[in-house]
Amino acid sequence: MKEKPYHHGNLRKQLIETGISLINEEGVKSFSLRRVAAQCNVSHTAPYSHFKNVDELIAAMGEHVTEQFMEKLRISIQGEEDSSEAISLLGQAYIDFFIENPQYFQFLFYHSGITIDLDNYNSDNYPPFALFRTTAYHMFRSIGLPEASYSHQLIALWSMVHGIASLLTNNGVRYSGNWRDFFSILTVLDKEDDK
Amino acid sequence: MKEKPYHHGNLRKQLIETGISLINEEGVKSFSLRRVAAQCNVSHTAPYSHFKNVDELIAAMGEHVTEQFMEKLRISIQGEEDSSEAISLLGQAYIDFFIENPQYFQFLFYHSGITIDLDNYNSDNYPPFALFRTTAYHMFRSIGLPEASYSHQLIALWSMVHGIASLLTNNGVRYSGNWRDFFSILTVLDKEDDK
DNA sequence: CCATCAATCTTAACACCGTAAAGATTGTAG
DNA sequence: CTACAATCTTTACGGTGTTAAGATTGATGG
Repeated sequence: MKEKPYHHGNLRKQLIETGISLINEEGVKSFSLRRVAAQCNVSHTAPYSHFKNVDELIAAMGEHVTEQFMEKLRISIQGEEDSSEAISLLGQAYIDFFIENPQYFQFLFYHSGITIDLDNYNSDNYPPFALFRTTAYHMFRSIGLPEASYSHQLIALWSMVHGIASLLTNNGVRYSGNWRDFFSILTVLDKEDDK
Repeated sequence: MKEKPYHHGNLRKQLIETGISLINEEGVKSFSLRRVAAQCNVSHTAPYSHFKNVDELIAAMGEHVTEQFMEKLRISIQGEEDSSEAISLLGQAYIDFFIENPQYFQFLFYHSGITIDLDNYNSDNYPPFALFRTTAYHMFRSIGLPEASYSHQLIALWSMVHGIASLLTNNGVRYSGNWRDFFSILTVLDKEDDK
């Protein structure tokens, strides 16, 4: 399939992928550089030709998972015209991603070193949040929300979605209902015609 | 102060306390059984007389921190008559606790093994959530909210508070405003007279 | 009062971990 | 074909959790 540039396979890519599948199957705690190397049939120091240390491998794995995350988020709102519906779909997709892969939440938000400056909304350092903001602001504009309250509404929305995902995947919270229902509890999404 | 039952001090208690302070000062990642033992001036296997393994020590530490957490939460609403004000104060205290001790969020919700069944609200297995629910339900009743929507409102509220705490302490989110402001974005807390 | 016992702590050993240094292998460029 | 650089292996070191065995000591009962 892919080119095998040197005497062994494309190790860098294989390390990232088996590292991710190891976390999926065995959990974050039982991840180790040496186990990943062993599963790739290389010596335990071979990874050091591709990554400075284990944190760099984890960072690369994090980027890979974030890309999958972004893919899911993008697809969820693809072609959706109603901007209010879009933000609900996006929130549901956000939560669903971590329900499908319970290990990812802890992995992503524990090891990634993400820093988001909420005082400076033009900094798009974390892609999922950037997409979330774009989609939310589009809706805020469409319903004529005063621009001064954009940031508050955005943070409230994202915190709730993020909090639900956190509780679901890290603290054994179980709930049989539809998470989407909760978004309507926010004033911005509490449409008049639904009342 | 406390009894010193055997040839050395009250090691069990000292292990828990120095373990917690180690996490506070050096971070969750650099915590280890051997370092805690060393800081207590005992051999690295002495803790095994008090804990079956390192996870049991961590669990004991978690319980201790949860008690501190509950203490802060209780004090925050002590003597507050206005139930709507109480839930805001409680949310603020929840967030403030993790702002004051940034390492605690990851420590508490990563290692504690908390399980909360949101389909069965009478299970008070996690004290902070039990207090949150009691306070919230008291407010819901006072404003005449239909009982059917209690659970939705509660989860929305707690998820948002928990999500803010998560973003603040694990993902380098910074915000100079007052977190309390966000609670009013929920329909239940969006009082008519403020509009 | 002292022998016994159980709780507590220490020493030694093991497997696993991340990492560094040195050398072997091999694709590629001059 | 020779030199070089990228890649991988071997070896070694200190740190980690855990177990097993033995030492120390507070408490108990004859």
